[in-house]
Amino acid sequence: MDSIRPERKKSSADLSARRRRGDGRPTIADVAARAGVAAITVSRALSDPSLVSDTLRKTIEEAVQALGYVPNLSARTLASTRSSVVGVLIPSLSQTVFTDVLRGVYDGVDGSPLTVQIGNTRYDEAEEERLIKVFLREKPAGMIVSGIDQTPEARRMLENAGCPVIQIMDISDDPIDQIIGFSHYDGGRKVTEHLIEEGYRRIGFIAGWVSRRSSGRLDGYRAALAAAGLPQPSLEHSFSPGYMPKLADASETPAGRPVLEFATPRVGRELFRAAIAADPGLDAVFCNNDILALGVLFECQAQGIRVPEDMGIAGFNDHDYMESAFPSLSSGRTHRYRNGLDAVVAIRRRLGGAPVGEPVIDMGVEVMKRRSTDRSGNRRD
Amino acid sequence: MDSIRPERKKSSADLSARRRRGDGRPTIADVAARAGVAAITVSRALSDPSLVSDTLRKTIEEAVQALGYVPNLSARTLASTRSSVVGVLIPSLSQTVFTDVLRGVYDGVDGSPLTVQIGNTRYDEAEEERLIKVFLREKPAGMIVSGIDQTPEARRMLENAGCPVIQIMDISDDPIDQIIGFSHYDGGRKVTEHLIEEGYRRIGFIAGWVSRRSSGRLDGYRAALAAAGLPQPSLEHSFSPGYMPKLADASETPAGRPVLEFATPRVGRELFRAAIAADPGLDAVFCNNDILALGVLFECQAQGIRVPEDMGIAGFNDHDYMESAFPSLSSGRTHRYRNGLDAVVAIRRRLGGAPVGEPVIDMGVEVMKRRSTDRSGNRRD
DNA sequence: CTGTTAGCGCGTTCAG
DNA sequence: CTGAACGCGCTAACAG
Repeated sequence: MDSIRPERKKSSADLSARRRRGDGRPTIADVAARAGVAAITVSRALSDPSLVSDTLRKTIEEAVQALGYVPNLSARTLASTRSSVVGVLIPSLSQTVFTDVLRGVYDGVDGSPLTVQIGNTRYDEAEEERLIKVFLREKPAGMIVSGIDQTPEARRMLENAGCPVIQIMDISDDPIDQIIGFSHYDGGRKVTEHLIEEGYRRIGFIAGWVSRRSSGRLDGYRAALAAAGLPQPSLEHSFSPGYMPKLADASETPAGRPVLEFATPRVGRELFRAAIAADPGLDAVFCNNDILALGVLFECQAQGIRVPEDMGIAGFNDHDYMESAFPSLSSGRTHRYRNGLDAVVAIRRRLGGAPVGEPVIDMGVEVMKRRSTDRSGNRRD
Repeated sequence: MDSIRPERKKSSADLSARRRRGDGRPTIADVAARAGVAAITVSRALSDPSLVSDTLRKTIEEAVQALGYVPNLSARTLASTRSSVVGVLIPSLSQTVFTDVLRGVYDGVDGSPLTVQIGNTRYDEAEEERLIKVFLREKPAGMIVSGIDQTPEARRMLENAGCPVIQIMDISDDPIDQIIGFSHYDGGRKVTEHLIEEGYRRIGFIAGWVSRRSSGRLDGYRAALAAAGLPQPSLEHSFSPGYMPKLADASETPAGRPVLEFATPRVGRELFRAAIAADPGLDAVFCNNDILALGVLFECQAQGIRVPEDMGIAGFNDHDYMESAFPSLSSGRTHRYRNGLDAVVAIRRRLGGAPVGEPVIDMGVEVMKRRSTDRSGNRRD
């Protein structure tokens, strides 16, 4: 017997009456009808063209073209076990350090079907754990997480995520899955060694807030001083967790969630004042990040302290303003954009079927030696 | 009689045999079964609790709690006509101007079911149009777009999007739907007027690249000069579109897509050198953005030009480093974080059923008068 | 206020 | 290499 259901495809009257929900967009069924094949064949032609004969593929491609068909991601995700989302967890949106990473991530997914989803952990491991849970529900195509300080539970979830998990912006012997980043310890050590080589002896350390991540830098600084026989704990200056810096515009604080901004030039100026008050013999400072270094430079200018003669200044990350300052500011250069880009590239490779590759990739930190630390008088930029 | 179906809850053997696909996560059906109601009732209790009686709601909430049920977003989006995505289109991820906006956006969706999706238009209106098309396919809950220079086609699509569309970071009499932002023209005019009031007469304009957006600032600058009888077209300095500034790290360029960075201190220094070479009588510069102003300050320091006596410097946006510079730098303060936050708040209000409200909200630009333009000697910070 | 029914658009399973 | 049938989890539409 003929189908009990009335024929649907031919009559345009039917066509208009036929849809009850959904918008007018063409579906895979429309493409299939036009190409004279089954929907599944269209699906295959789209996801893995090698599964379909050349002739059919051609016809299907033409039908897709003609109809302007675009797959519905929700339907695809619902029906399959994987989505096309790459989840990216970063601790802050206000630091350009991480927005540089994001630029790399976005450039990395460009031209692929992948979609980026960002989670802001606000330097809170519990919030990170919560976000991981939320992201993993969507069965992401891949995850990118910042640093190595995940909670044990977060780590466990990521290990069982069933997708590539790339840790970035730090380094470890024991990655969850794969880690691409650099050693904060090495960075802090190298910058401090540079200061020592230039002849500085009472080298202070300034940080707005020593997170676990930056504590690697602090440890590297301590190690370099210790190796040179110059340990000096009293030279370490950072705000206690209780300190609440003012915002440029207090109204910019969302209700109930203060924006803690520990990395501003103002904080740099204040910490530097505290540092020289505590030790007038201070002759250099290693700043935990560039923006603090900029503040220190301004404070030196305000107080008539000569840089680099009376005071050496070095930062960390090497943002573009460092080389343009007067005098130009030394810094430990990190490869943030590249880090984000490479993380996505690794994910794409693995989604493409490639094996995991090197589980640990250290991109290194390069000391940019500029005028602000040129006590030996070798440079002139 | 007892149910024909065997009891499901007690036997774990049944449990494992029962599912064919999908992961182990509880579904709305599980919640419904446990609460002894129909699935749709659970759906309603979750989406609009007022549709369900207090007693049932209680039971359902308990079942949700007990099972750890979390709705599947893909299924929800597929079945309904709206997703929970707020699409945000910004022209750049490398300028903190827009990452400040993003911070506000993310804080704004906090605690709501909304999800943020970011599109980077790279200052390309065609790319913006393409992204709008892509975003609208997902039937977003709302759209946030930067500026007012959408293509006619993009505008048409947004008008028919069927969701709140908020334009930000600019102002217009004729918003697509609703606009929350500020006038670049007013900002440019006000800052220039301030320079004139301070006694500067040969006021240059410096911009890395005059986009349509910043041309408002340029126009405001021109208007202020014209009103004071000081028009001076030769003082306008900006790079031509053909200019390609160097990157701090050339390797940071993704293949095939050069990163054009027109807003760096280095560019500011170069443009300022060109400006004083072209007109040695220059006594002040209005910089199209803060980071250029910082570069100008450094160049002045390098050349021994006194600020503010010999040269006034003003920027635009008022990033936090402006007040901490030495001398502190004047700027037109814009409310970027707030702008992102308010845009989301407007969307949430409307999703909650509120009417459109003011279609045009001007957040204003405030001139921060600091030492770098204090020729009259009134200030001392 | 609550339930029934019927899909949303796609991919998996299993059969050719 | 191709197809038919079914179901992913949820909600719109329409009853009661």
